[in-house]
Amino acid sequence: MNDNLHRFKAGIFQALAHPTRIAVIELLRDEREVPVSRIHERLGVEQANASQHLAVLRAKELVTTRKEGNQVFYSLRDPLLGKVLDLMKQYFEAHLNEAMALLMDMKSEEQQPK
Amino acid sequence: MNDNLHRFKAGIFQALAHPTRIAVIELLRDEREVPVSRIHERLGVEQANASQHLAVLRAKELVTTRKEGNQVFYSLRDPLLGKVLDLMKQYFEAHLNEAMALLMDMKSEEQQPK
DNA sequence: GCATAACATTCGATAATTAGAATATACATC
DNA sequence: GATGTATATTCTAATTATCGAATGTTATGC
Repeated sequence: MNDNLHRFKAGIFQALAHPTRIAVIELLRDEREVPVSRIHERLGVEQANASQHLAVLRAKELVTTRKEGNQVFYSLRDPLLGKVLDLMKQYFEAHLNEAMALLMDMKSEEQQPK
Repeated sequence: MNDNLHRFKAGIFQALAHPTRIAVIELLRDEREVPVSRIHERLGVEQANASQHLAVLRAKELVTTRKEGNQVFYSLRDPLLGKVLDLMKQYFEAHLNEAMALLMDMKSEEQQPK
């Protein structure tokens, strides 16, 4: 019945399961600590949307926040997450060919919705 | 516009974002190659449901299959995935206390659906 | 206090995931 | 070819995620 552990892990992966949130995590990995303004400027998403995604990351406690005056600075709670993404990059590179095929699929489905 | 890469990675995390699929991956990591029957017996899910989850893993090409007579054997396409889960285990252990709190939350929400 | 800036939350509408039931396919045995 | 076993797919209903628009909150400056 230790399915709880699996639910916990799945929950974390779910938090990572969105392009915008991946981009956020990578930004935090690269720049250490970033205010929300920079996040939504850099990623080109609306402020409210960025906030929503940040809320997801907070809910799973993948990030920490620090308030400084008017702004809120986000950072990764644990550099391990950066490592996980590094592994994913390795994975991507190891399977570049299939990855490309998958990406093409994604593209074409998007253009001709069936 | 290299958002495609983020979509690719997010897609993989999404494939991992379900307790049953985590359990499948861990089973494959531990037992190398496993027929579907063993998967749904071991995890205690219905056959059709196991098949659906395996379909998700196949779609993202996280697993390979080999047919032998009547049965289909599944295995991890790349041991890197096992490593990702190992990292997650580290992460889990490093944050055991918060993890417990999150699990408790999950439990209580489940019991009193508000 | 009033205005503004930086974030966060709530509210709808739409889309995607999920489980189970029913159905289909593929292979082996007789 | 009929039967049985292993796996996959399709359908439907329920849940969950996502986005943009609108609204709230908190802190700063005047």
